[in-house]
Amino acid sequence: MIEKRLPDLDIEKIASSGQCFRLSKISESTYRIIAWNKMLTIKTEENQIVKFDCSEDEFESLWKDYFDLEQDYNEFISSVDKSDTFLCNSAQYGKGIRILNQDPWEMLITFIISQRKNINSIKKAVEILSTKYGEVIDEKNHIYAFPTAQRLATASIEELNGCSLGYRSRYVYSAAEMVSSGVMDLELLKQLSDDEMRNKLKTIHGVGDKVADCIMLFGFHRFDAFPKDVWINRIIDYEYNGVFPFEQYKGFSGVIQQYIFDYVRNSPEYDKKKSLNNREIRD
DNA sequence: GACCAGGTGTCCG
DNA sequence: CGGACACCTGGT
Repeated sequence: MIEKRLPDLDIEKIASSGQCFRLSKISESTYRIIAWNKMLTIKTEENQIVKFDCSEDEFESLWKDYFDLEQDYNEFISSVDKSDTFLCNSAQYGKGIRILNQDPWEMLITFIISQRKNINSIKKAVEILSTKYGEVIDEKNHIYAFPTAQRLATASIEELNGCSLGYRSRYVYSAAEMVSSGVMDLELLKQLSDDEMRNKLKTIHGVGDKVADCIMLFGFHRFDAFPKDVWINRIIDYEYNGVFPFEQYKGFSGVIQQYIFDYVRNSPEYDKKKSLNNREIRD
């Protein structure tokens, strides 16, 4: 058991920030994450004490990096333009969110699945895929790793249709095919610039701008990727008159995106309907 | 039963 | 290029 005082790690916020679909609450202030073929139970106690149920070795070699604990996120928060009230509120509210270092392959499939689905449906589909095709991690608790590309590529479209993927099953199948055959070498993508990486990812069926940016930000830790979903677009319209000052946040605009997303979706103090109504009026 | 949900591919001007 | 439309499926 590893115990640390981490004021800038808020597991609950990360769970609701939509970057990760295998992080779930299992009891009061206790979460379980399945990632990189491992399962970890995390309990947050008083005074920002976080307990990780793993060995020192595993913490140092895996989870420290997974939770991006070496990165100072306060620096990002304090870099926000003081005259931008909306963004200041978002960043303050987002304290504790970090960009996880997740498996690029898992992000590829997960965000292909995410299109036109809500978070619960995405989680459900990911669990079905893992249970059906993933390696056993913990037999007793029925915990399965995310399936490999090789394994998914051996599933038929018909089989995948039974995983509540809907029309996305053919996208998932062909992505698995591309990765397992080596046509798409995710390891090699790491050498590319952001634009090159985005273009390459978009050659995969079912990957457009938004999904590509999610894969880049959450799978490749490219902090300048700024996924624009419907929520973010409404905010850019409503709060910024259609122009967001990306240049001002070069090097960490993806982190800013997460703050905004979480604030707009989950903060009780921000009235979601404001931006929705505005959109209806304009249309 | 209609409508929508964290988009994308395709077709058409 | 930019706009319209279909697409699986599960939830109000």
